[in-house]
Amino acid sequence: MQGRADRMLADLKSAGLKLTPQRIAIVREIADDVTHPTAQALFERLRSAFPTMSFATVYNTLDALASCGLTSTLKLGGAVRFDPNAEPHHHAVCDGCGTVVDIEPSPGGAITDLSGFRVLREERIYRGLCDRCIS
Amino acid sequence: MQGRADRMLADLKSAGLKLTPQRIAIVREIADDVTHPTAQALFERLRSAFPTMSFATVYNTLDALASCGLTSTLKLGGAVRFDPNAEPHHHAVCDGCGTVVDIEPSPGGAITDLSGFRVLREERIYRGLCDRCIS
DNA sequence: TTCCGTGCAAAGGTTTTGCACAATG
DNA sequence: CATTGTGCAAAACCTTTGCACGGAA
Repeated sequence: MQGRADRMLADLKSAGLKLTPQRIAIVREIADDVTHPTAQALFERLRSAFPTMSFATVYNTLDALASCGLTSTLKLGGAVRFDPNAEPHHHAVCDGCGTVVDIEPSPGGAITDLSGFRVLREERIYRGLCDRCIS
Repeated sequence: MQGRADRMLADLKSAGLKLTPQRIAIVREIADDVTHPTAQALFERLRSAFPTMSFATVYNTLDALASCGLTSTLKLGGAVRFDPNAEPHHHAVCDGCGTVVDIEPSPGGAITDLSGFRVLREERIYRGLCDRCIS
């Protein structure tokens, strides 16, 4: 899909953010990437095209995209990952290779096996505000 | 409850692990602690009683307890936390103050409000093995 | 004595920050 | 032109590891 990257770029622009070559490259890189690359991985991928790019730019772009609601930020295992899917959904992490795949929210409830992935543990994190911080 | 710490110590002993003063102190400290302290916080709390204690000991003890199934290890936001509850359960994290509280697994399904905690997002992480790593 | 745990320190990896320069709108 | 983003570097943060010393079984 070419449309996804273009739509994200249009959204970026309409949010008042500048379209720099680096951001365009990052958006194109992640728009259709389902592997949730880490900042590290993205940096290495982009270094060939932009030898001058720095880590700071990757993190800045990550924050910029997330603040527009275009992507979400995933913290798994002490590494920040891009998630081009801003819709609420869940993730499956492989204990063996660390691969992260998307899981569509199922209304049914417990998921025990999905497309070859064998679920061993389920971990839910509810994020919100505690009673003291609501005020 | 005094019994919890004692039971954990007995379990530790029967698992073939030594009961050192540091471990006893750590177990007593976390046995009834529902705040899921980080390694950092634990270290600071114990430093007054054990001025010579090091981070390595905190992490070693964490691993030792977890390998006996007495506690579980929680990685949230890039920090390792003790969780004295080894039973499967979930967690709620406050966006405001970072407090982590336990959530009992409810068979009903979606939780939107619980004892004053206002849930804004739910994040599920399924851990297991992908199809390529099963073999 | 033999093993296990501790303490210290250093390394490792990842994320964050400050500032000058450059590019965009 | 004014604002925003980039690049570089350093720092900060947390976790992990190696090794020698000390204590327990």
